[in-house]
Amino acid sequence: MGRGKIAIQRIDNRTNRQVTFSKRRSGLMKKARELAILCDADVGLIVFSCTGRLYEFTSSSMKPIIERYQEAREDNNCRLLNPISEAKVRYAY
Amino acid sequence: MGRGKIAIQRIDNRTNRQVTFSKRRSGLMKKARELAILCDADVGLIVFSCTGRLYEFTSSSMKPIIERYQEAREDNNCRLLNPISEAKVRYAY
DNA sequence: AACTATTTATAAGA
DNA sequence: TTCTTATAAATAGTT
Repeated sequence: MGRGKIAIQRIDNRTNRQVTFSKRRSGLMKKARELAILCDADVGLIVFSCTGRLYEFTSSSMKPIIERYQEAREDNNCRLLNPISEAKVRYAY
Repeated sequence: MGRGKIAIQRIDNRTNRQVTFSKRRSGLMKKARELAILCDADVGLIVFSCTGRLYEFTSSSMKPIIERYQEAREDNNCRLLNPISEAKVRYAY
């Protein structure tokens, strides 16, 4: 988006990369928040910049989301051993 | 975005909420991927729909991102006890 | 850090 | 419900 179309590949110029990171990171956080509110979803977003800085968004709190994720993944890993099961599994609260 | 502007609040109609979730989730995943590639960032995104379905995106692998997150948070929690420190702390790789 | 020309995302509609 | 399209929103390049 913007004055020109860009290819999705690493931005070599450090300054441009930093500026784009700042703009797109805030855009991504906003979208994550909107998805959570509009659709009553539980969202956890973790971003480490290439300089190692941490940014995060959560609709609730990161710790329980991570725990829920790990539980879901464990269940799913078991199911993945069974070729009949679907890749996307529904997890009850 | 779209034919009309909408307020950012929970969509009551179940069908509309599901449709919006599907559209915006894929949009969010795309943006997360683009940020990771363009800016060489490490991104982890976890989404649970309101029906409990899990969706995720990671630029690398979720487990190391979560571990890195937890380490960073631990460090930051310590620093937060010190009022001089900034909210955003830089973490080396 | 602001500004816009454009591209992209998406809310409604078909 | 998959596809379309008018419009809102994001953002790339600029200042």
